[in-house]
Amino acid sequence: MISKNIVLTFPDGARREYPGGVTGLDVAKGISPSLAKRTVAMALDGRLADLSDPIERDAKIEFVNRDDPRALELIRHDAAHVLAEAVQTLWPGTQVTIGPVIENGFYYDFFRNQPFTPEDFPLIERTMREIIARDRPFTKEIWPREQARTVFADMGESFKVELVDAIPEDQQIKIYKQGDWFDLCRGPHMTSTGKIGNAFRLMKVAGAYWRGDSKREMLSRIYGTAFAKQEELDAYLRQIEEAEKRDHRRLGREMDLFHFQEEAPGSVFWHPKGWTLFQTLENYIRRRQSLAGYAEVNAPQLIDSSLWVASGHMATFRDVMFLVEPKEDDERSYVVKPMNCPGHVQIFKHGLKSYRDLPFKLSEFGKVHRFEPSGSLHGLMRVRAFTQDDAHIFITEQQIAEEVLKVNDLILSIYSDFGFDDVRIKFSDRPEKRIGDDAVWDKAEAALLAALKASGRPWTLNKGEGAFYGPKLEYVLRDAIGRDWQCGTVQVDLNMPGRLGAFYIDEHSNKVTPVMLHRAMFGSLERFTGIMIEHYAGHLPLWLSPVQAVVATITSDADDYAREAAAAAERSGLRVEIDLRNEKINFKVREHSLAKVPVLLVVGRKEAAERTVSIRRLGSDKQQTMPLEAALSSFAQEGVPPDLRRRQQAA
RNA sequence: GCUGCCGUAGCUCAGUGGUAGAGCACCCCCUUGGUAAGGGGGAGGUCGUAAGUUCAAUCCUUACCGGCAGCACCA
Repeated sequence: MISKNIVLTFPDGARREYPGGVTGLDVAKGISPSLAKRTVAMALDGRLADLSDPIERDAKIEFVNRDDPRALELIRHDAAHVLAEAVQTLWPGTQVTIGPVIENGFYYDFFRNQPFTPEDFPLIERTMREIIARDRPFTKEIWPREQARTVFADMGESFKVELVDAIPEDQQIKIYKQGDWFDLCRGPHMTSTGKIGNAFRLMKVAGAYWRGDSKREMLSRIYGTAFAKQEELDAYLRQIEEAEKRDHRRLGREMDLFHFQEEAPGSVFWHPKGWTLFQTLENYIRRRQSLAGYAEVNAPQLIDSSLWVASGHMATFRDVMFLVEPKEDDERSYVVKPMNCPGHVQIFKHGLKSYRDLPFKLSEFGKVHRFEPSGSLHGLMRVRAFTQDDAHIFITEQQIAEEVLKVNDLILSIYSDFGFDDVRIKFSDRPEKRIGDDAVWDKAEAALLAALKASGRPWTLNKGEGAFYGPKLEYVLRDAIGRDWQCGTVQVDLNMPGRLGAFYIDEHSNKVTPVMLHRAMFGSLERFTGIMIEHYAGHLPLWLSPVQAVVATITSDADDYAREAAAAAERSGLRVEIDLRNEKINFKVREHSLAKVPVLLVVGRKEAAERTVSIRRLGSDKQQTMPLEAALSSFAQEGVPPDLRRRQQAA
């Protein structure tokens, strides 16, 4: 084959001509043997490729060494292959499937009768280190489709055969070898197994469905992670430990906020302090939406199932609804509400509504129950009974875009009060399971999209993820350690009001079905409380802290003064506790620090005589002595919720 | 729901085929101590539930309930 010459552009801007089909390795060697030695892969026009790939066209070329951030995914992917080889060496007959790189590492899914346990890890890791030490080169072969099918079928690798069949006709079947072991893989890989290094670790085992399909086989997945350097691996492991310390389930116990028990799986027992936090958040939302023109209501917890049949819930979401066992002498069956919308529609319907009444905004801190799958429950984040800061806005079709925009602004303003400015918006369109004509969906989606575009915010499409009654926007927050949480939502509903017989009278005296917007801002108060706990690692801002200050005595001589100080703090509007116990101040400081109390007001003989307090803030070991009244007014001011502070400043 | 692991005092955990232990927390006593654990004593558990194996089960088996991790699900 005659190849034309090609021109490669190097990172320093230099351009050189090479014969077509030259490999990256040849190019590197031509520059310097040491460059060739330390290069693990190349990037052509920014795309990673095997160093041994022939280059057939003009391109920008970069040589990637192990320490290059782009090499990290290669290290991890190579490690996944080595993991697979190790497992098949140790347990012949185990089938391999796929082993991709994920956010913090990699995994490999295996199929075998006996699942793995973490006790297997030392042996697997030792075998992996042996394979890495052999430092065999990764080599790529392109196989004809039939050969790949036959080879994998003969090896008993039925999952691989399925993968081969799933590769589109126009794509090559690539096989990567590392010594004798090989795997179907789209690559790229580094030059040899030795480049992986030793900064890797197997993390956990878990089940996972083949191809993510709960109807297919359950595979045994091994998770691992790998880094270029041992220090990076150590830092990652430390970071995991830190994340565990801010787990809201742990902090909930340590701060005495709430608990769960098995008689009520997925339902929260809120303790006084946790409920204080919850209500502080609820009251904040109550003020914000009251100012925005919402009227708060409350609808029944149990409603006859006929209403859920009419709304469409019974047909679509019966599985997750709690149905009440009927009494023998009562033929009616009731449903514990899984959503607030049908209740609000009833309130809208009560009394004739005029077009002049629109937009008609009803809000409710609605406690809903949903029978979530047992495996999905997770502390406050995923529960079976939760409180939505829910609202429904009844409007005309013409008002959709304007009202969606208002909701959008309100949501973003609220998040900003909690320091969340990095908010992502997802647009979810029609799902497969839905009610309503496609023409209606067209209209709803178009209106929502128009509002979204008018907001000027970046957004992404979540195809087919809409609610069964309409398309929606979802607001995703990123917390202090980079995790994403879906909270707020706005949903356009052109279906349910009509199904439930809601209408208003327009200016021509015609009955018209209103459009309904569903919206939530925190989403679930329970979840948002959990997010707050984890986001702040328990160090809540003063206005959210259930106990804002503790007055702690050093000796009992200061008891009377401490009582006085605590009473004064309460009069200033602070949530304060008093600790007169016969314990050393060291002990009290330790205990209240562990309970994450933000302000410790220490009083002894000196403070009692001078009418001062010795202040110790959470997270610092510094002390500051201030006159009592000055300290209290300063803390009272600091404890004002952000919306009320704005109101103060505006006044 | 699926796979795996787990369930012993309020919490964190140890332990054994012959009906249980530690630390912290709790109660009482001593101690009044100046910013992350002062000392002593006491009380507290039908070892998740139910069957089975066994002379004997907290320990072995099975089922159920609950939890954890992941997967699937999430109006």
